[in-house]
Amino acid sequence: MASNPTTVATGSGGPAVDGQRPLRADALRNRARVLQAAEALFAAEGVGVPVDVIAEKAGVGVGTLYRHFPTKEKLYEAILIERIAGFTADARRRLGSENPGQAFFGFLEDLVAQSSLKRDLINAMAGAGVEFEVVAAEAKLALQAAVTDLLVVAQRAGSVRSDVTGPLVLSLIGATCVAADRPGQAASSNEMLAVVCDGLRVTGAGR
Amino acid sequence: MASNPTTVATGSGGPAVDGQRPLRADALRNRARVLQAAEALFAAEGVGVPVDVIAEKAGVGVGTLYRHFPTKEKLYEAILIERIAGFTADARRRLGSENPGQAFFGFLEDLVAQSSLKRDLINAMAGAGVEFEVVAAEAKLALQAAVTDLLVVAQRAGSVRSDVTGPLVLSLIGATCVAADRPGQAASSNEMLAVVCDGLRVTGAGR
Amino acid sequence: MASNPTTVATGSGGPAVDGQRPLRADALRNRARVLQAAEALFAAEGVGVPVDVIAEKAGVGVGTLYRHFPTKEKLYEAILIERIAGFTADARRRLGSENPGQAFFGFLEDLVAQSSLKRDLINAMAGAGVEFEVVAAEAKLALQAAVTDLLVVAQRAGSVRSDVTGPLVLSLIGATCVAADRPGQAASSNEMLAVVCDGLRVTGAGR
Amino acid sequence: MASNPTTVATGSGGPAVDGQRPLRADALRNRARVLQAAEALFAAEGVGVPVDVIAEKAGVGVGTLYRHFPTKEKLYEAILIERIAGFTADARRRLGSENPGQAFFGFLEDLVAQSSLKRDLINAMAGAGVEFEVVAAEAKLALQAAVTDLLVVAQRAGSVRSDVTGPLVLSLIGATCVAADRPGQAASSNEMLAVVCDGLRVTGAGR
DNA sequence: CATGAATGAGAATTCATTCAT
DNA sequence: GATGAATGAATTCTCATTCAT
Repeated sequence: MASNPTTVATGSGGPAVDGQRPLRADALRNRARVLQAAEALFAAEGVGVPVDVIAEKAGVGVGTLYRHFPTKEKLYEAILIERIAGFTADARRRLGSENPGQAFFGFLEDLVAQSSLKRDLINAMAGAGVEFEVVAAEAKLALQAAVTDLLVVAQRAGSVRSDVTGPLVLSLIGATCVAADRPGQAASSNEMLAVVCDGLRVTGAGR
Repeated sequence: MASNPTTVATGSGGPAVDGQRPLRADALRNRARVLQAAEALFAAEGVGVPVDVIAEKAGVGVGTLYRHFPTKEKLYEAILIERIAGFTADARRRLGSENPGQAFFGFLEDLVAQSSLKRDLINAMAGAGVEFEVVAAEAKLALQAAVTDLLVVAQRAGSVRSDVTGPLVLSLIGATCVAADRPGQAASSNEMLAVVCDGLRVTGAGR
Repeated sequence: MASNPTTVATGSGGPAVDGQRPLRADALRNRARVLQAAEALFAAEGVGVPVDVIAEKAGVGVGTLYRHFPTKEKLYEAILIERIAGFTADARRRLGSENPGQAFFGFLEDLVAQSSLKRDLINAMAGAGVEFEVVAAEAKLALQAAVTDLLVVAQRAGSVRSDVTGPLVLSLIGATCVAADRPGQAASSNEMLAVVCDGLRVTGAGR
Repeated sequence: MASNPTTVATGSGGPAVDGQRPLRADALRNRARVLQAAEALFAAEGVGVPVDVIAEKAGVGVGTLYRHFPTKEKLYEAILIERIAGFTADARRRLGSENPGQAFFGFLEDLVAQSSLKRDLINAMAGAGVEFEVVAAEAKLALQAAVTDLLVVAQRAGSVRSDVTGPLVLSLIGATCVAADRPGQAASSNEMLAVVCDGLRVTGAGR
């Protein structure tokens, strides 16, 4: 269940998922709307947005929101998982590329580019404590696996030095994303990414 | 650094600073206590801590706290400014070093090491919007200047490549700090920093 | 008593009762199920149980529940009426007994014994205000009549003093039931009942 | 602490109680107001009254109410304890009476009479679960002790039969009070009490 | 000046009831 | 008729900020 990233990434609206009986058409639509509204609002105003506001933007009552996500935190989770799954799918897609180095670094660029749009979500993850991590763990592991695959290929091709690991790469990218979203940031995420990528490349110097 | 009340108070309320009349001795002590308590609590529990709790830990009434910091946000600011000033001083101290490269990278290590202890404060800054930045700007500019000085020297010595700027360096370090504080992070701040530093070094490859 | 659905449904919705058209067989069955589930849950968890929970335990949708009982309060009522009717039948059954005193006091024991199992329902009645009483009045009057009959016979036989009335007896028993259900109650309902029964017997003293 | 019933019964407003530093004058007044408003509203409308309403009736903000009673349940408790303490004091006052039987039964009458005015509070106790009982336990034990004292004297004087205990008496009175408050009750609390009291008197018959 | 009591606008969550499927 | 999704008013509780003592 939910272990197939592709399915999960179908994201906001695929019918017949998850072992539960498929949701009714309207329920499905509402769920998607809530997810969409929440994502937008979290991105725009941070995770502080009241649930009422999310519900209103989604055009549903709070009750409906709570029917789908019994807790505000569950809502974070859902969005988070969906996004992670999206990235995982992206990584898998790039796996067959002819130029592994380009595939790898291109993936990182994607990650950073997309994340800049979603201010604060990752911070929300950070703040939400342990339970949270547990639930998102599955999705995260899938992403790690995919990134590691991509990384290993690039390393074999000599485009990335051999002493870095998938998790380290993800941490670095996460850092770049989070930092780039901070207001008043002097450097763009691209500038930062460039340095990080250089650090990841094979180098003769400095080691 | 923050353990010397006098130093702490220097921020924006020390005696005979700032055009305001100098504070009475006890007022000064209270201000320092609040700052210290707030720093500790923000670090330990995040910026969500209620002001009452801070006041209690500081051993003063809320009223007193509010006399010194008319807003919770102003309190963040004060702490922030204080810390930035500390880093600035650190940078200046290293400026005369005989080994500029080591001075520069050592400074970055300090930055990361200390920041890891202060969970959530930087995120708070990030979340607090524009007003916030304005007030802290002065302190930030001072830090940028100091870092830039340190950087330039290192660049002249050939230890850092010439196309990076002080602000970019700060952004990268900020990224590393923020990311490292996220729970469940796979990589340590040191691992991340290592990659970033490699990216900052002079390299023949990849460019 | 409440274990036979047919009996349960007799309350105010059985086939061809009440001037309404007789319910379809499945409707009848659903009504009975709801009643049964509600009785069990009210007894176990108090009247606070959400209707959804009742519906679920009954194996029907909330909508169905509401078709039969247009209000949660109506559901209380129905259960109440059903139980009162059960007691009434019990009283009537005992009316022909050879030992009127024993019949009377035995009936009271039954009342108390059964009520102890139904925590909170009687309290709910109490709290639900006037409307409520109006509807249940019919059932109550029937019970009063039956009890009065039983009482009169016992009084004629000299087993109960002559200055008490049916309603007073019912109030006393009600008191015992309600009180016995209160948690942390020091005395058992039986102990209380014993005193009350002594008070009801013919006595030379104290009057 | 709080073990002296008289002090406790000073009830809503005595200064310098409880080992805590005495409350400020306004705080004390507000606490008393809240208690008074809550008692009135619980009596009039049951324990369902929203806290906002209580606060409004008391003429304070909700925040103030919560400062004094950190939970709605704590508010029940406070009222409850106060009332129990009042009864305890009543019992103690009667202890020196020349006519023990009259003292005992008179006390019971008082209990019933006063309780009729306070609808629902005792039910609230019942519903509030275990924690609740724990806190009120001290007050309850004091009452039990006082009632037992009164009872024993009356038993020695031959006015009450010897096989009843203080807790049983309290349960019986509790039953009468609760029952009498139920709307649509046919019998008055006095009628019920009369029977109960007869049951408590020394009797030759029926045993 | 210091204190901490008072304030009240939210915030998250629940649940009786309605209504589209 | 049955279902369960949708609704949103109501509820309890929190916490930044003000103000009487």
